[in-house]
Amino acid sequence: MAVTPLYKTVENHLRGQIDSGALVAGDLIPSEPQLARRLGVSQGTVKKAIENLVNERLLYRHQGKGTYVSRIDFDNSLFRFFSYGTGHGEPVRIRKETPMRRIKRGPKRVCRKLGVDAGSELLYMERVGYIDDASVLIEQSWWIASLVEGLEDEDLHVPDLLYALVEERFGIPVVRCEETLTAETADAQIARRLSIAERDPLLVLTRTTFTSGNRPIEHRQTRGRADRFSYRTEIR
Amino acid sequence: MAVTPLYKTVENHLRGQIDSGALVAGDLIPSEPQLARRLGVSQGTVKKAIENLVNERLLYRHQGKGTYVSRIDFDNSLFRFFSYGTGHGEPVRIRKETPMRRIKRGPKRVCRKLGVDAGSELLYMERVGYIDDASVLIEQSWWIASLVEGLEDEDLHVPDLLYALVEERFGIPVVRCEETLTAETADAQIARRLSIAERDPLLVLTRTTFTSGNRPIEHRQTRGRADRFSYRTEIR
DNA sequence: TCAAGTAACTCATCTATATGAGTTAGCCAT
DNA sequence: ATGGCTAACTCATATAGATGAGTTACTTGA
Repeated sequence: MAVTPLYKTVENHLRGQIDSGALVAGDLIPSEPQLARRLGVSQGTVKKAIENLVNERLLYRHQGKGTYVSRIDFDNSLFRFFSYGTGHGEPVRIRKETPMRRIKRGPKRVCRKLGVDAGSELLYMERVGYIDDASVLIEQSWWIASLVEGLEDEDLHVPDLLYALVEERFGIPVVRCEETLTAETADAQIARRLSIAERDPLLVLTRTTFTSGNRPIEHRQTRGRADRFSYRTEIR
Repeated sequence: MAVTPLYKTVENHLRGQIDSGALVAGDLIPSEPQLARRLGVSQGTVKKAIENLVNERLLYRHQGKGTYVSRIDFDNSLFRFFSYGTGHGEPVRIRKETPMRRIKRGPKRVCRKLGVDAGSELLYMERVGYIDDASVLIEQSWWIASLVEGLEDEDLHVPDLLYALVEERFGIPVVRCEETLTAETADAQIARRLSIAERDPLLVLTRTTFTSGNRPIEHRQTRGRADRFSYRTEIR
């Protein structure tokens, strides 16, 4: 009759702490004996709960140090798509530049995804990805401007790993992403900027990024030359 | 000094049994107490090893019955790509027909992937996928003919779940797949068959299927209308 | 000051034991 | 024959305790 195992209760307790923001990515959680005493269960039960959360990648453990809350794992992102050249399968370094940043009214679709009123002011950012000086992808990214005030400053260098900057500078941790992948063909403008023919195939990755409390902070679309990218996986 | 934990040894023992074919998908493995006695470790250690393999999806357990070797999990396939309509995200039923089957010399690229001599005779199969009577994908599939003798018979009905048939009828279990996803544009023939314009975008899934002992059995390419498909995921 | 040593903490591994819950097969009374 | 009970098996949950290995911080001695 729906008896909840003790370790599930412990799991939910920890999950709650993380969702509520009481524990944030990178935090050290209390030790097994501490949690066991505090929650009135045996250490083995706590261990089991933590093991399950580690298997879910929500936590990771480090022998001798403790157990930490995971940062989001972008290795699982469909963006991995954009790390592999077609032919071989080895990871390729993509250098990114940011030719444009400014405050702008967001399109209706983007505002809806970000949960703000249509026509709100957003920070718009455009980035271009290069492999060996050839432009291979274009990224259009919209941020909730009030959360990243100053990110539009030309003085502020935008690094390749943007989310690390946002966390460090604005104290906004990236907790979760939703991603959708599909294909389309290049319009004249994109074709010119990627040095391909109009109507050549593109891969399109759409991502909405969330911080704690399930609040969206960014919506982006990345378009890449299909001939330079493929997504590879193994199932078993 | 690189001490291998006992449970790793147990894990490797079970993995070995599966890779070698001593244990096949669907098999019931020995019970925890049996394994513990046979390998001279405690039941807890066996449990730990099995738990790890269950977390890897290599095994699954059923309380009261026992522990079984998993069948391959096509829910993780990129082919899930071809189960979702663009707009919503709900799974869509795709009906498949098989308008063509025959023995044919394989193209060089396909023979290489299947590990047979260039120009070998293969079973070629073409399937069409429909959503609501509209053709949305075309699948071209090459099989090692000697392994599936009789599959080319017109009398033999090809079900939607082809791999189940191959396992039951020919005793060849599908153990593993390698998949690659990319995009291209439709040529005249594909465009006509999918009722789209030439140069419209397509998603292309390439798959090589393996049976036990790492032997390839099939190589296929599936092309789908990009406007009907997208791949959605969440990372955290 | 600084280096070495040690104490105290972390998680990792392994064993042992108890109870409970789900499944199956067989027995037995009707 | 059939229905229900029971025994014997499975894994699931929970506790307790011992040993070991990795990390950190503090103490101690030159």
